[in-house]
Amino acid sequence: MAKNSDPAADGKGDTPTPSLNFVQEIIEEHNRTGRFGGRVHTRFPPEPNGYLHIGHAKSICLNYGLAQKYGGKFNLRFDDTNPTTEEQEYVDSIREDVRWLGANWEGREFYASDYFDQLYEWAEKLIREGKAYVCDLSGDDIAKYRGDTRGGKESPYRSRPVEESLDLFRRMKAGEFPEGTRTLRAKIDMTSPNFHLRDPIMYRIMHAKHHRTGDKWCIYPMYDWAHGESDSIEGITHSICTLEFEIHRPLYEWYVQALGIYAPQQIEFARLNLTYTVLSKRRLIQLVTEKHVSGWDDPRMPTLCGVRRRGYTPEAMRKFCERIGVSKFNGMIEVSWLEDALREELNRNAPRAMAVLRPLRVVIENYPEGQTEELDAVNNPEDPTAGTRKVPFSRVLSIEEDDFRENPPKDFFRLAPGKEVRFRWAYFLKCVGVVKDDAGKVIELRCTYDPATRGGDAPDGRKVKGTIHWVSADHAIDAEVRLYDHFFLKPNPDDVPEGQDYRANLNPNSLEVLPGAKLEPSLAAATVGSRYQFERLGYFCVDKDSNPGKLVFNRSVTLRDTWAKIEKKGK
RNA sequence: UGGGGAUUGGUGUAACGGUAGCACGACUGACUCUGACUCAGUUAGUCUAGGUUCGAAUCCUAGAUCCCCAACCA
Repeated sequence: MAKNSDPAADGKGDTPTPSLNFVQEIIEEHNRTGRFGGRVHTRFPPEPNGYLHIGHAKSICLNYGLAQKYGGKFNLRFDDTNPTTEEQEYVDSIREDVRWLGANWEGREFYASDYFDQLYEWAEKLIREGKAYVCDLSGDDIAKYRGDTRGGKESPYRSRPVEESLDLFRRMKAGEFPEGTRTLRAKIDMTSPNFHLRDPIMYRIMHAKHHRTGDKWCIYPMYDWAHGESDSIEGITHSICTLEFEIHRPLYEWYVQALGIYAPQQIEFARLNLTYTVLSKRRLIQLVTEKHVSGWDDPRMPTLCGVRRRGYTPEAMRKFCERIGVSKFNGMIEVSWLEDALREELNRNAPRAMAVLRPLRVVIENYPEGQTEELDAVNNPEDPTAGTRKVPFSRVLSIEEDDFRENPPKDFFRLAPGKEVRFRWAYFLKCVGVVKDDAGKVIELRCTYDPATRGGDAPDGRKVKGTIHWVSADHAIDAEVRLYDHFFLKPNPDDVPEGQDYRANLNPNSLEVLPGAKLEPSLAAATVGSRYQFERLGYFCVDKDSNPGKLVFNRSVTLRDTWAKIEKKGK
């Protein structure tokens, strides 16, 4: 019956069974053999010491998606075993980001620190059984004894009597010793080729206040000692993590076996790498502290709060994560995949509007002075239910500087002296003259309009090649528009000359602020976070820096621009 | 150097000894009141060398390349 739990395969139709990724295959194998009694229970286990980024989104979507697909559960667990780096601020932001992405942990929000008491008991048990011991070696000496590829050397404290270790461990807990003076170590194998098995440290002394347990503890478990047991305690079936933890797996398995507790299955997948992007916590923190960005939520940051501010939707993020798939191959995904996912969604859902980023004045010589008319514009051609709106038209308009060329290149469909184009939803206009300033720069276009083309169609059936957007100068509202480009100059930010680092590849033009943009008046009602397609330009969203008097828009992503491509090729 | 992983078009991902497929991109064209969207078509791949087999991306042997580990971080 549960032969194939994929809904698409349930029907009798000839829809081919979509292929499974390697994690799903493992899960279905477990379901066949009954290893977990058909249960699927995943979790997302962040450390609250930084903001979540797109790489985490991949993990969240994977874990939550698996739980959903197989009718299982999904936990949120904070791995808060290091009080010196972790803060409540991060817990809050992580919670918000996971929720935003749409992953629902249904109240199963846990903390490794919830298990500190249990972990402590288990540690004593291992000491009593001769499987752990208190070690007085200094950090340097521990490293020295751990040895090199040929093997390590046993600590002189390894054979200390169980009672002595137990006593010392209790006194460590009681706070009798200064930081760094002693550790609790698992007694495994100092000759193992896997360094993680050479008597790994389980507890270290840290006289630090923990964001949740306060001053209760002055010994804290190492991640390796806490992680597997936390999964075990929560009954996690599939403990999914990134590749670098693969070599830790034997250690988790050793702990779980030594303790005789329930064993989850760890599965490792390749973390996300994106072109033109850095995705390591260390670097993200550096970008913030060195002020290369305005903060964690700078729209150029790959943090979830950053892309959210940029205008990304949870749906687009999920679509992206689904599309990139999951495997053990450590590749690099093109950022354009992310942008495509956003375009795809916003094309369907974002209302259209007209906005002029770099205005050029247009005067219609044969249009009556002082006259205004309201023209109908379609809100979203992809969504008939979105309706229409009115846009004011008058004698003086603004168009995009880029939509006029005094000496147009071949195949330029837009305005040029003597050429006629359609002003979207309005009239056909012909350019009959240009006005220049002293420097010879075109500052105004003189045009005529054809009253018979009202609405944008010519009764005589004549065609125009180009349609351009515009706003009425007197009716337009002011806005600041922020354009973003790749944050780094090279697909791989690490591609730098000897002696430099990824910062050398920071794109100095990744942010361009246009203070004098003009918007159609309907946009005056736009609220922070709302998204629009500015026709022919891209998708934009209202930034939180907006004031009632002045809107600020972020460009989330451009539209595909075939003309830009043609022009670039011509050069 | 010791150990753990990985390698299929430009990118990502299938094919589980039997026709190398799909998606995105790129390129052509059609359509178009957004040079958008949509649609049609084209393009291009099994890391290398041997072997097993009627048949190999898949199995075997050898090699190459890339990533990761050797914190009292996670």
